Amino acid sequence: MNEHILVCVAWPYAKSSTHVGQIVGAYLPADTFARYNRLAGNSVLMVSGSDEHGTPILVDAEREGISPREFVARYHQQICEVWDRLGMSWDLYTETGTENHYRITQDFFLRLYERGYIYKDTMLSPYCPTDRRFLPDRYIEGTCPNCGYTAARGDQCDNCGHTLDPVDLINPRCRLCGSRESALEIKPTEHFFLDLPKLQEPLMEWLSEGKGHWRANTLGFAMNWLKEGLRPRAITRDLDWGVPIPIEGYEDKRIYVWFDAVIGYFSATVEWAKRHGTPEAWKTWWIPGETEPPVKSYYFIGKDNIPFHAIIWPAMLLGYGNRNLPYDVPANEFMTMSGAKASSSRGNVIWTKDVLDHYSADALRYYLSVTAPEGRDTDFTYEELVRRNNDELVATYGNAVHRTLTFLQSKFGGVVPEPQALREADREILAEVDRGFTLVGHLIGNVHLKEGINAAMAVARAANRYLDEQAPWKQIKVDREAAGTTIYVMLQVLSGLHTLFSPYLPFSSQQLHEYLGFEGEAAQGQWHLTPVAPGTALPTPSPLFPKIEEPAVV
RNA sequence: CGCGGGGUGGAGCAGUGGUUAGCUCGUUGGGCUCAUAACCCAAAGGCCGGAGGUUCGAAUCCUCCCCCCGCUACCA
Repeated sequence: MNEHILVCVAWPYAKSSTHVGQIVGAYLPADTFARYNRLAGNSVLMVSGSDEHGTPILVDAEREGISPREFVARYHQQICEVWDRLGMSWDLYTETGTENHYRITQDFFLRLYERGYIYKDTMLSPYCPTDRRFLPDRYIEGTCPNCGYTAARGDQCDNCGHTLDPVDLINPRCRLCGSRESALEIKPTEHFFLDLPKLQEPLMEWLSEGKGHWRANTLGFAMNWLKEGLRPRAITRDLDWGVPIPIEGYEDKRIYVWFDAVIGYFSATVEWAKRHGTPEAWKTWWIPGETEPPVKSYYFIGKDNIPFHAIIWPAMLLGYGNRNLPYDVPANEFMTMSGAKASSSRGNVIWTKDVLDHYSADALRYYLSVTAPEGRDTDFTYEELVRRNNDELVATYGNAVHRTLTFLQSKFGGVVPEPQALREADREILAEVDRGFTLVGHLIGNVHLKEGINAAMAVARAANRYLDEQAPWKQIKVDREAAGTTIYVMLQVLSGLHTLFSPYLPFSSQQLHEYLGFEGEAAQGQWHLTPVAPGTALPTPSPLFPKIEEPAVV
């Protein structure tokens, strides 16, 4: 099969480093999916980048007394460091601050404007004369008319959960400078709106056909929005940080950060094409009919992002015309942190880099893969991470590898034995590995990643069972050749396992690749067992996964 | 309030009308001793959030209720 698979991953906001909730929700599943598809012989392009615009970044940068550009550069770098350590196999990880992205966003805006999907309107918006800035709802603070909480935000009260409008607040004030009610003004301001009602019909048509492979949460949510009826959405803001509006007379306004961020999927593809010296290559990925079968584009996101990827971005693409729409939007639920929602303001965020300071990338990748919130919320705890690592990764897969390789070293001098005619049990375990490739491939291909890694682990379990039944440590006392055949077969099984696990655990797969005497990159193989040749001298191995003795306090 | 998702043995999860509700871990007993006290076998352990209903048959479909998460369009 040679399919074109476009892997789009949510753009992290460049206001902090990434936390494990983001990793498990979007980045790790995307990377696993991309790695598998490359091995399966598909053409894969995986892109994302840092989302660098918007009011919160501007405000935080000002608070620190640095330019927003300096501010986002710092976090962009931190995010990129995590990608390296985690083993993200991006084809391109860029940022929304590039000239390329500005140009393409403006083109997108203009085309939608010219085609009548963007229109101008005047709205009333709160304005703080001290900061000389229009204020987003959540930058206004006051007393909640419902429960009396004194630090309710303009959009919602954190205490009672009521949805609010800034005009509802008692004693409203600017959160930035603390200006009081008397100082705040409500001023008219002109903005551009995406005319979503105009796109309601084509969206409904698109979502109504061939979406059987979508997850219940994503499709249900999107259909619900449509059934309620779409409303126009303002896509510009009174700001001086972001992509300028490509129309004269709006120099003091910018394009709304989320309008430009989703366009990043497209602009990143264009940037990738340019960088590869094939500036027209983006067309393959975005223009319908360029490939056969058609390109499948997947959007890996958390459930909070469903409206943007299942409604707004498709609407923008429909309005633009002649662009591929999402094939699937595999949205994950949330991973809570020791039972509590991940929230930087509440201080219970677990930063990815902190975990990676204490545990290997594959230990984290394994744990997140087997506990991913694919169908419901799940919970992250260090105790579980340690337990999964020790009781499953080390004890099952790692041990199958280590007991085989050390036996080979001690009894066969590290040289792969020449096998005798294969016995029934040998053929059966090798057939089990073959079935594993079919099954795991099928599961990953359908974005059932948690089931996929469990299926791979089942093969490792079968390998341990096979080894126990053959008991080469007994065989060798009576029939050295029989023991040699068992070890030969186990080495073939391990070769299969290192490929089966490679989408999930790239680092240890590479390590095992080398232990099995292979050269080059493990991930450049194919999605099948690569035989280990008899007579090959294998290097002395170390345990593939270290056992974690103490639950580290991070 | 409305809407979407979810509530399954001690823990984490799978299972959307049909044989004795599965899987991993943990627990208990046994085996093995190549292996990071790892591996293999067996057993115990669940009235599938609650109540009612449809059906020959319900974890699965319907109604009501309770609880958790998310969304509710100006957080991104």
